Amino acid sequence: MENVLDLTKWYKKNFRDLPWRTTNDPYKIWLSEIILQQTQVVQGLAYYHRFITEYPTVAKLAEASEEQVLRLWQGLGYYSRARNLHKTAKLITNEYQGVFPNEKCELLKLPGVGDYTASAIVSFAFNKPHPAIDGNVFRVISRYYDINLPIDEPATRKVFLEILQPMIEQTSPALFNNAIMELGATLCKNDHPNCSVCPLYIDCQARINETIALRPVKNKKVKKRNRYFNYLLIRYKDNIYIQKRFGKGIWENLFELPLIETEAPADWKNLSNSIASTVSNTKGFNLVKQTSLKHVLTHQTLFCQFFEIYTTEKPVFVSENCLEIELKDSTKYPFPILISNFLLSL
DNA sequence: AATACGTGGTT
DNA sequence: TAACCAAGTAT
Repeated sequence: MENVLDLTKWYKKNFRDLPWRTTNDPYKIWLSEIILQQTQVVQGLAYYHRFITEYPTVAKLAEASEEQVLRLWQGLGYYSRARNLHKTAKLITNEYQGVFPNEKCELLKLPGVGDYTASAIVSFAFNKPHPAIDGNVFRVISRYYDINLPIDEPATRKVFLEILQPMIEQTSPALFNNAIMELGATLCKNDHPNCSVCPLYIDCQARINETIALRPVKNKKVKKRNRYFNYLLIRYKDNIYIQKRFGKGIWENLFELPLIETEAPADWKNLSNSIASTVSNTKGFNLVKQTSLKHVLTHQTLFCQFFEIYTTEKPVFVSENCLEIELKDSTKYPFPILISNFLLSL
């Protein structure tokens, strides 16, 4: 690229003052990069502040329980990031003497750290020349050179790396990675790019060819499936009952209400058998309210019903994994945002 | 290689 | 409004 200097000059004048940009602390940079995976700055910023306040060092994060980490992560989504964050904090504290590796190949061994994040950390914390290729960079480069390769094919990354490597070696690696990502995030946006003030305007091939809106190219389309979740909110005195999700799939290790999943929409009557096999004493159950909510995830649409049940007899659960808590204590546990919002609405 | 994994915002 | 997008990683 002939315009690397224009790009970095533009960045120095126009960068957003973000907290992880004014530090060389690998812990803070790693934390910010995990939070920002598939997440915009506006959404992640508050979480970053909360995590740094609660866990100022990697050792403090390692001391926490996974449940506490998930609770602080609640609402941010992609919860494997929080589970891996905690795993890596323990790993760094216990196996790496509390010191983050300063080589990309070592960082790649950490849970939750992939090619992008490893490159981001070594460049921002140690100023090493590894291009951090995220969605922004794919977009900027695919437009600047008018590349029609699908960016969601893993093989394409290599082509972009070969373009970016000589560029990052012309300048300061941290500055370069910050600049090109910032350009993608603030000017070279997917919709309504602000080309008129872009430092790369003159030589941008997609602008010249009028293919801006066609770049970058993506091939894959996500397929969604429908699921039907029937949640039991059983209220006994001031208490409710929750359980932890386990195994693979959505919301692993988060809490939820006792769940009956069905193949199709269900109502109170045709759930009675399933409820009876969940709780052994349902005689005094009094259905007071029923709430329906649709919750859309990337790969599935959840049609959720909440059955609010009052009982004067302590419910006896068939399986042992139900936890009895006071409703007012529900804020202490990590829930999917759907459940959290529902409980807060009571 | 293909698919799953959250949530909030926009068109 | 269904589809797409946003600082990706793991399997």
